[in-house]
Amino acid sequence: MPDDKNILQREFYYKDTLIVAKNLLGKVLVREADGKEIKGRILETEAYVGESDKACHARHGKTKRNEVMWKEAGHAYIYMCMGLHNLLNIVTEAKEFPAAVLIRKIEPLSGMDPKLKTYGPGNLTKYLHIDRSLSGIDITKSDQLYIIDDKYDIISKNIITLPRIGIDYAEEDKELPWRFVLK
DNA sequence: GGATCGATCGGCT
DNA sequence: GCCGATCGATCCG
Repeated sequence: MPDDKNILQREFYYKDTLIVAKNLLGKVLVREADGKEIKGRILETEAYVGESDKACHARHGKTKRNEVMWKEAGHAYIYMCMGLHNLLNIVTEAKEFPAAVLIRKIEPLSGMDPKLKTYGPGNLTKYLHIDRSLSGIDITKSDQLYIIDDKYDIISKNIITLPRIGIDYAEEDKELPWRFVLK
C-alpha cells in the first residue's frame, strides 16, 4: 500500500450505490502490475443495486460467480462477460446487500500503450491488466488496485445521467437513469 | 453518424 | 443447451 493519504477508504463506498457511482466520476483508478503503474480517470459508471434490480447480477440470488457482490463495500468484483471480456465493478453499501458500480470508461493518464484502446468496459480492463484473478480483493487495502482522489475539479453540471446499456432483458428497470457520464 | 450482426465461451436465469 | 452489464466490422445513407 503506497503512503498516499488520498486513497479512497471504506466510507467512500459504504453509501447509496447511486451516490458512489456519481462520486467516482473524476477519480483516478490506479493499477500496479509488473513494476509499472497504470492510471486512468473514471469518466463513466453504472449502478447495479440489489436483488430487486432486474438488471443486476444478484437478481437471481447468490452464486459462486457473483458472491463478491455480497461482500463489504470497497471490494473489486470482476467477472467475465460474453465469455470474453473482463468487467470491473466496485462493491458498495452494506455487507450482505449485493450492489456494485460498473466502471465503463476511463481516460488514460499514464502507462499508456497506444496499441491498446481504453473505451468500453471490456477494453479498459485489458488496458489496466485486470482479470478475474483480482476479483474479491479489497481496493482500500490492496497495493495492486486502488482509487485515489486527486482533487480533480468536477463541475456537477457536466455530469449526465442516462439509462444503462446492454440490459434489454431488465423490463421496466432498463429505463432507470443509473448511468453517469462525465463530459 | 447510426444500425445491425457475427464472433466467442463461461456460467447457469 | 442457452444466453449474455461487449467489440469491431460492415452496411446504409
